[in-house]
Amino acid sequence: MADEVEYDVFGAACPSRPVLEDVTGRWGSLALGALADGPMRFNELRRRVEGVSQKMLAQSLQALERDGLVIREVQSTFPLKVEYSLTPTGEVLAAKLLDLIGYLTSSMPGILDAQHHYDQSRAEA
Amino acid sequence: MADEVEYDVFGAACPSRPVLEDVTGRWGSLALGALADGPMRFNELRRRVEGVSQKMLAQSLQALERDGLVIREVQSTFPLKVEYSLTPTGEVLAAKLLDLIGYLTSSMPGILDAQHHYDQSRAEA
DNA sequence: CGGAATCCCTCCTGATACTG
DNA sequence: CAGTATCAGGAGGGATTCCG
Repeated sequence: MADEVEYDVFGAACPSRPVLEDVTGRWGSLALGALADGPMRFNELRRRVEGVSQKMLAQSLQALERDGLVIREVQSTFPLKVEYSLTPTGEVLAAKLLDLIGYLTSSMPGILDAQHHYDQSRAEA
Repeated sequence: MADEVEYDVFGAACPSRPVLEDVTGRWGSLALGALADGPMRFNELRRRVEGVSQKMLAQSLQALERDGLVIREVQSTFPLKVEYSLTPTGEVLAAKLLDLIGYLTSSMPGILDAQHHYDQSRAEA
């Protein structure tokens, strides 16, 4: 009960910053969101998160695993089988992320309209 | 009522992807979160979001403005005064973002611990 | 004050190929 | 299948300078 609001993401050197980037980053956010549907294998994730390369997916998953948000379980059979799943903390973050994403996609019509107007008025200049 | 779940962020070419990056990106997310406290001027934001350069802040704000999430109001006095504020959609997204960030910072103790263990076991290899 | 423009460099990113 | 290694490119991002 000593540590109240100890971590401020607005602070330059706050350790929460890199974690936030792992969670909200380009591929990290999508990987986290995809895993909310349940455990998944590597190539399964790769197919779900369209456009991601093996390299970036592996890299993002490692970051999330290091942050204690994702669990990686290896079965040393042949062919190799690796399953990724969410930790309790990871599940909560994924849910909040999907909530945000859901609202964003539902707002897309208005957003596309705004973009159109913005580009329009800039084209005149 | 025709368009149900039309925008899927997991799709490679979905127009929601770049918007998600604007919102959750390194500086965009912090700018959005900062503006949830109320309208702010440029250098005010610059101080709040520690570590951001003028260039990146201006760039992030422009992206958010283009997406219709942030409003930019100029007063052509001297010295120049520019105020940034959130649109209704921007406010909702900012709230969801702060919710996520709040949970993340509150989870930092456990996360730092996980990172420590991860690094530890990798050092042995 | 609030940017835009320029320079410059890092590191992110994506093919390709190879390993367990 | 699930990665790692390597390499080349292109964007991301900082410092500085200049304009309204």
